[in-house]
Parts: sequence; structure tokens; C-alpha cells
Amino acid sequence: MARTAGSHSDITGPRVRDAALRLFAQGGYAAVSMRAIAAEVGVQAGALYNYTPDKQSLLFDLMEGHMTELLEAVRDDPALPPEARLEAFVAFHIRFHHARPDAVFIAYMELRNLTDENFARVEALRRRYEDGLERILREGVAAGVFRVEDTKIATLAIIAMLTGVNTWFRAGGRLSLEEVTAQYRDMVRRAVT
Amino acid sequence: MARTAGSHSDITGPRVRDAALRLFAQGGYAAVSMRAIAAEVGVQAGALYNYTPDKQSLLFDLMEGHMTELLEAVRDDPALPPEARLEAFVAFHIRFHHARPDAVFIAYMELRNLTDENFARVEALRRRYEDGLERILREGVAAGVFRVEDTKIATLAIIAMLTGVNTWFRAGGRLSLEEVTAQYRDMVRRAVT
DNA sequence: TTACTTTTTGAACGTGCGTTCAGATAATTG
DNA sequence: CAATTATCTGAACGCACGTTCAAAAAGTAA
Repeated sequence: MARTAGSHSDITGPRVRDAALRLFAQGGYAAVSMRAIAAEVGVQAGALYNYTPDKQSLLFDLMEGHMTELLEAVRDDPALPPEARLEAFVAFHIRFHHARPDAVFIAYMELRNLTDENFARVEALRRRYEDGLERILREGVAAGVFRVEDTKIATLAIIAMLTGVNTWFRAGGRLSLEEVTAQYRDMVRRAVT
Repeated sequence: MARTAGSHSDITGPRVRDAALRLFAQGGYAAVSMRAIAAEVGVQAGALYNYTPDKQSLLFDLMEGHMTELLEAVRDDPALPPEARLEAFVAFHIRFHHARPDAVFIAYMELRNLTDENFARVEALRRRYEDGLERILREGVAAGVFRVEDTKIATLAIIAMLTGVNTWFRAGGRLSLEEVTAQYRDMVRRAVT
């Protein structure tokens, strides 16, 4: 079923989102026109409206999709010692974000182009992700292995630090992603110990 | 001399930059029109062109001005021990950036809206600022008081972490800026020791 | 007050925007 | 094949954009 007559939407739909992701990351939401996205897909602008009700939804769907993927991919085993959980978080964050630079860039830069309601929804997802790290820190403090005055601040500090990797790291440079990850792991571990 | 006949430019000029700074930070360069800036100043759009050759220069001047102020304000006394120099850097960075959130926001978010040439000039200024921190780290490593595998990475990690404060800190909240600064100081010190 | 300069207005320019929609096209079904 | 449905085109809508410029206004100097 599904797959009804004349249907190309299972091909064009993802291509529209891919093009929007790439172009939004490259030029910014406000500076990218629907016609530019359509040209990237190889279609006229009107055809985009088979796949999104409007430009705003296109942006929101990309951001919500990214945050949802992030939340689904992150793992945390409360049975492990807090140090191991923290190290796993650091490695996961760097690896996951490095694999999708465009989505990460959009998720951080285009928040202000969301409507109030859409912004609130994306922010809620982001907070859930932050809470995962804060839980690790809190339980590490409770277990006496971390020394952190304020776990919320430490959470935000660590995430800002890790996300910063995306702004400068390029594969094939002086260091491999594994080496970079190892160094961030050390810095984070020491910062909270 | 100077102050010639019919001159209001010493009043309107700064107001144009102020309005542009505020509006660019609020809505993004691409989404803010010259007419919107003019309205904020209380003038017609055409009058703006007495104060800037075009919109791009307005953005560039704001960013270059911010980076120049930053480089002029930062202090580092090589005679002090590296720990003290690092702590001074942390405190300076947080205080300076907290005092001008709009300029900081623009300097990080609107880089892609600069022409290639203007981008290169702003980037050069940013690198000079980063080099100041890296010098402290390098000399601390040489003196045996810091343990950092790669000073360039540590520099970028620390700056990302510190700049992140601007995204969430609001005066009048749970913590004062001094308390926040103290905690970042501790985390940074431990991360490199 | 007159002569002069700086600053501002207000209209105009060509261009591109997001979105809509009737009609054309292409894919599937039977 | 014909009938049906999904998809796309191409033109149009009203509106806003950055920038220019002649003419008007406002400020200063003598």
C-alpha cells in the first residue's frame, strides 16, 4: 500500500530536506530563498510546497529532527562508575556532532528564526540533552568522585567546550578525531575532579 | 575646526551604529533591513548612506570595532606566574564579553555574512586574541605548572567554554557574575593542571 | 540677513521574496 | 489501453529589499 500513483515524493522529499539543510547551514535561513532550495533539488519553487507547508516548518523540522536523533542516540548506563559515564558522554558528543556539522550549525545559529512556539519545543529537547549530562555530574558528586560546585554551570561549560570542536576541527588535519577526543576527555575529567 | 556647518553627523553616526548593533543581534544581519535601522534612528533610509557606504560595511565596522576593543582591553603581564595570568584571562574574558552581549553575539553569528576579505580581517583579529591565551598556556607548560598536551586545542576549548557563559547568564539570576567567574576559574585551572 | 555647507527627505530604480494555483505532465492501476 | 492520481510547472500576487539622487531643510558663519 502507500506508494500510490505518480509518486516521487519518497525521492523528492528527502532531497528537499537535504538541500535545505546544506543551504541553511551555508548561507543562513534568512538569506536562503525557496527558489534557491528548489534549484538545488532541480525543481520549481512551487513544488516544494508538496513537502512543507512553508519555509518556517522546513527549518523547524530540520532542527527538531536533529535534536530527536541526538536524544535517541545518546546512551547512559547508570550502573557504570560516573567517570566512565562522563567519558562516554564526551566521546559520544564529539563523534555525533562531528558527523553532522550542518545540522549542528543550524541548531545553534537559527534558533532566533523559529517562531516562539517552535523555539520552545526545540529548547525543551535541548534541555533534555543537557539534563543527561547533569545527571552524570550530580551522581558523581554524590558518589564523591567529582568535585563540582554547581552541576548546572559545569554542564553548560562542558557542552559549550565540546561543541566548540565543530568550529575548528577538520578531518585530515594535524590531529585525528580520536586524538582530539582523548584530549577533551582529559580536560573534562580534570575540570570536574 | 572640524565641526563644520549643518553638522549632525556626530550625533546620528553613533546612533546608526547603535541601532544596527542592536537590530543585527536581535534579528540577524540578513533579516534586518536598512529601513528598519533607519526607523530605529528616526530617519529615512537614504540618510544612512551619509554614515556607511553600504550595509556590509556597517556589519564589518561593528565586528572590527568589537575585536579591536577586545584586543586593546586585554592585559597580560608576563612577569606574573602562569596561574595568575590564566586566572586574569578567565576573569577578563567573562567580564568583557558580559558587558557587550550584542557585539559578541554578532561577532560569532554573522561571520558568514562578511565578504571574503572582511572575513579574513576579522579572523586575523580573533586569532591574535587566541594567541594571547595560548602564550600563557605555553609558558605555563614550559614552566612545568600546566600539563596540556596541545596548547592550541586547550586554547580553543577554554575560549569556547568561557564564551558560552553569554548564552545563558543573566544578571539577577541565581548566581552573580562573580560567583560564575569563580567557578569557571576553578574549572579552567583544573583542566590544565 | 545672506551665503554657504551639511544633512535629510521622499520618490524612484530594478530585483527578488514567500506563497498560491490552474493547468500540464508523468507515474500507476486495472 | 483508458482512468486516475500524484507531482510539477510557470506565471502571477503584493510586498519589501538595497541603493541612488535631486530637491528641500536645517544648521553655521560672516
